[in-house]
Formats: sequence, C-alpha cells, structure tokens
Amino acid sequence: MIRAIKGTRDLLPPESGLFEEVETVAREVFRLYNFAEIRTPIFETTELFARSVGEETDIVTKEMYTFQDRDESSLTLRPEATASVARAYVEHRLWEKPGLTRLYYMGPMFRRERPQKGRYRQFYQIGAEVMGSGAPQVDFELLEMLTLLLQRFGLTDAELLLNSVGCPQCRPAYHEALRKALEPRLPRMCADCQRRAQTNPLRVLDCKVPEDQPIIAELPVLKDYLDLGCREHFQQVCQLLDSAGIRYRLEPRLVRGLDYYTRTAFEFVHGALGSQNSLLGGGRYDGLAQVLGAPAQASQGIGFAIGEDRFVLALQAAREKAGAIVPAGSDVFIAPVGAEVQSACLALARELRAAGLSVETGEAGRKLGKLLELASRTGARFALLVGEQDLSGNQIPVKQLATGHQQSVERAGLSDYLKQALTAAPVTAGEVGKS
RNA sequence: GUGAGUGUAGCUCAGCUGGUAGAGCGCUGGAUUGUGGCUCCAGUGGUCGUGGGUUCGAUCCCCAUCACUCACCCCA
Repeated sequence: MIRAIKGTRDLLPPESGLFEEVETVAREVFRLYNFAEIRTPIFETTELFARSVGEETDIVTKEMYTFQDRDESSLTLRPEATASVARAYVEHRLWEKPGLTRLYYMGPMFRRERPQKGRYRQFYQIGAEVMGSGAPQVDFELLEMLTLLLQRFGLTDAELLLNSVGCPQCRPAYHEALRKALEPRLPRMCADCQRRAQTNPLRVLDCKVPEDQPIIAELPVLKDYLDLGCREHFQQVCQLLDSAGIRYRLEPRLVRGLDYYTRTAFEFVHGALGSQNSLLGGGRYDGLAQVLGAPAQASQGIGFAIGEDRFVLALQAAREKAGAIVPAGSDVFIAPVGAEVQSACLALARELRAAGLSVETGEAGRKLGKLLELASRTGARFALLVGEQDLSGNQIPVKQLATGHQQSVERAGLSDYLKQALTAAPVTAGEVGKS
C-alpha cells in the first residue's frame, strides 16, 4: 500500500473543516486591520533562505528540502514565508506604494524534522507582515490583532510571551558578555548547553534542564545591554499593551531561532499542545529587506506566523472541553419513494440548491427505511419523502430527523420553510463529528 | 540526528510462562416493498508490520528491519 510520506498527512473531514474555519476567520480579522493577501511561490532559490533565515541556523543547515533543478540551479521548498514576502517586497518595490505594506499569507511550509505532536514535515502557517515602519505602534497593533483572533476562537488561555532581542548595534556587546560569563560556568552545565555555547549561545538561555537553572540565572540579561533606541522602543510597545489591557508576560530569555529578528520578539503558548507548545511566534526584523536590496529607510518590518496545525489542535482541545458538537451532514436529504420519481427528485434538489441549501440525494429505487437510516446517520437535518402522490399533490412531507417530527409543506414554499426551520431547529441527533 | 514506547479486521482493542485468532464498533443485506435512531438475524471482513532464528509447532520467545507515536533537539 502506498502511504503518505513521513511527516505529511491527509486532512480529512471533520478536521479539514476546522482548518477552513480558522482560515476564514483569520481572513476576516486581517481585513479589519487592512491586510491584503500575498501568494508567493512554494519554492524559491536556496540562496534566499540562506541569506535571510541565516546560514548557521538549524533550519538552513539541516532542515530544508533542497534539490537541483534540471538546469542545476539549487531550489528549496519554503521552510517559512517571511523570506519570500521580503523578496517580493524588494522585487516589486512595494515601498514606493503609498502607506505601509500589510500582507498576509497562508499555506504549507516544509522542514525535514522528526515528526512529533504538533510538528510535521509539511505543516501549515498563517502569517502576516507589516513592512515600511519601525514604529512601536505597529508592533502593538499586530499583537492586538492576534489577541482578537484568539478571542474569536475562545482560545483565551493562550499566553503572550514578550521580549526584546536588541539589534545588530547592541547585540554584539551582549554576545561578548554572555560568552565571557559562560566560559567558567560551562563545565558545570549539561552537554546540550556546552554544544549550544558554540553554535548559538542565546539558546543556552532556553535550556530546560533543572540543574542548569541556577547557573542560567547568574548569566547577563539581554535587557541590560539594549541600546537606548531598542530600550525605548520596547518600553513603548509595553505601554501600549498595558493601556489596551492586553496581558503579556515578559520573558527575558525568549529567543528566536531565525537570524533576522530584531527588537520585539513574541510567542503565544498554549497548554494543550504537549511539548511543542508554541502556537504562534514572530517579531521585528528591521534589517531583512535591506539585505535583499531594499533601501535602508524602507527596510523595517514585523510579522508573525501561526502554526495552523497547532492552532487546530488547541481548538479541538478547547471545543472538546466545552462539549461542543457540530452537524456533520447536509441540510436536506431527499429520499425518493420509488424509482420513477428519480428525475423529479433531482429537479427538486436543483431547486433547493439554487436557494442556497446543502442537499444530499438518496438513490432512487432503494427502500425508504434504508434511505432514512442513511439520512439520519450521515447527520442530515431534514429529510424530504418524495413519492408520486406527493409530487402530484404539491405537498412534500418534511421530516426533522432529530425529533422525528414530520409535516407536509407546500412545494412552492419549500425552500423558505426549510431555511426558516434550519435556523430554529436543534442540531441532528445523528452522527456528529468531534468538532 | 538521539532515545523510549507501540505494531493483531476499515476503527478501538482482547488473546492464559508457545498448540496456526476473537469482541465491540463499522460496512452490506434481511426482519420492515412509504418512515430512521432501539432491537434481533445473516453476511463482510486478518499473509497477527516485514525478514530471519529457536522449536515438532511462533501472534506469543530471540535477532534484525520498517512503520507509527511520544520525548530530546529545534521551532510554528
């Protein structure tokens, strides 16, 4: 049997419906903040990611799907989308348009990691970027938009973690101080930290080994090394959040794994996600566009990416907790009584669909009992029992499957009756999905 | 890349220190040729992940391998 390859999966109903719902609501919320969609290619030159994400990052050194095209150029399946958006910003000189560039995207990303709960090799991200301004106000509005999106789904138990990671001007001093402080302490730390001290010293701060915690507490804190500009920027972001009543937790040890981040860095974490608890992450990346060819004064940017798979996981947990059920089936199931009403039933279905109802048609000629059983078990909300005499009398029996209540309805007023009844009637007692 | 756990029917799982497999759910039909959910009956289902070894005999014990899951790592 041919199976989906490791780390990839088929999104089937009812779960695929949740992805659709998350995307729909995200689009609505993005529209409120005047974001428009960008669709970038799913593969790019390898160089783009090496230059923007960072040559030494884990993503670039060991997680990318890179391959040779037939002309021998090196291409890579996108591991994230900010690089592509920045590339498009530069390629189309978007800074020359009036106002800020506010773009959102959604789609699959690819990283070759060992699969785990909430971690896949093909995974889905929903993200947005604001380019062309370094104002703290922009950071604030982005975070506010995210809290609104989480609110829309009732994920109010997600927690915002906030930090400033400085800029290329002040970070080297911190790096130096950190390295000095680490040197004498390293022998007492775990093997991972000893390795990280070489590859990515900032990640030492993120270590979870209990024995290392007292040592980490003694290390210099990035906050104390921020230059004036970075410090004021961060302070203003915090003030704006405070005055809007948005809760957050300062996390001086929050570190991002991509090289392009500057100043504001944030993450929303959620308890239902297991060890991959980061629901979404993002931050400012003020120099990125310049690296790719934008003029310095237009190269500021900030953005985030939501892990859609994780978002859905959290949503499922929340809905399960709330005991929510959703109808899985069609609005209407048409049950033909006898083989000779086939085409009349199909015409009726056409009529109801034209009125906006979702209609499933039972196979003409099957026993009515079987058809009703099918209607009920597929979660249809109403069944129409359509035989010769019903058609000739222009009275169609309509059965509400959850209650068993049945009444005849004038054919001409059928779609209006159904639409009205659908909003009033309880959800089917038939098969329901786990949300 | 590293570690641990698990692989038996479409799904969830049972299977006694080793005698070549069961249940529930599902699916199809019937009881019920114009009335579903409940019930009853029948049918449909499996190279017991794969390969090798031990044994008279292996779903069970041993080795290898693959897959899945979780964790490390990393990140969304």
